[in-house]
Amino acid sequence: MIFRLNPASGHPLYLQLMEQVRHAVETGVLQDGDLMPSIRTLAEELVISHNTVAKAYMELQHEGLLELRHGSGAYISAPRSGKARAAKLLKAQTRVRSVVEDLLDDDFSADEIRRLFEAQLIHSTVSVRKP
Amino acid sequence: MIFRLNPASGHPLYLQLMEQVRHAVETGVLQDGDLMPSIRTLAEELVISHNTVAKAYMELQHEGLLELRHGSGAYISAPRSGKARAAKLLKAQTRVRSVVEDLLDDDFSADEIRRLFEAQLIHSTVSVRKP
DNA sequence: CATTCTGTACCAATACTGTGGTACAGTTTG
DNA sequence: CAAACTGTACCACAGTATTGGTACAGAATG
Repeated sequence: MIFRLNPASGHPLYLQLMEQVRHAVETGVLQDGDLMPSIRTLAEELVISHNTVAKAYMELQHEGLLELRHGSGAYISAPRSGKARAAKLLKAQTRVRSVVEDLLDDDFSADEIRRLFEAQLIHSTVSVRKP
Repeated sequence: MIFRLNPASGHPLYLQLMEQVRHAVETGVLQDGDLMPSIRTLAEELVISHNTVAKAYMELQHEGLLELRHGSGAYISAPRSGKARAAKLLKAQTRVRSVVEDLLDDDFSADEIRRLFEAQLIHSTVSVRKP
């Protein structure tokens, strides 16, 4: 697993790490039972404090996505998604890739694209969608 | 203009406000010369400190997006986009809306959708795209 | 059993964010 | 001119994020 953190993004590092682990699990890159790199090892790779990694791991444990075994390691804890879900995900990823690349080709910046999506998400989720 | 801030998002409020002003300008909702609400008025509407709004305004001024006139007000300062750009933008917004709503209908959460896009953006912009 | 790995738990220091308050200075309005 | 608006500039305070350090405790390995 390779994680890419951006210290200049203004986003807390431990949250960035959590997001990427979540996404890796959602996309099946990390699966139930997988052993995560140790806190110190990952901290060294990402050039951040071990405390920052520890915080991310603990938060993920609270979410039920990670199981921390003292002395042993950090293990992914997530039910494997069904075939239907996996198919939906694949379609979603393909579609997202297509849109993002087209927008980049149309000279929209990454930040502009983020804002377009963020604005749409805020607009589409102001109230409950599936009552 | 209506701005929606989310104090629980972990994103600094002044940055959220900046993003929304930027987006409003990019989409033409705010145009060159438009007068923004006064610092104190907007602070009251958003129920945040006037210092937070002032910080956002000053940062936007540094970016050249806003012109602060002492005693007068805060004025949008942005070249109006051409017709071609406006057309691109409209198509982009339509497409983004379509994808987001479909994903929401497919039971992806707003956060999952954010991660899908963020992962794609990170992946598509690791190096220069238009050399 | 001893070493070495693992997670866990502190602490002090620094920086950023946001608040609430006060005050000053420029512009507009009546 | 005077009042009421504007941006600007401080301050002290609390909360959070992150770092670097040290240390302890459980598990795996030889």
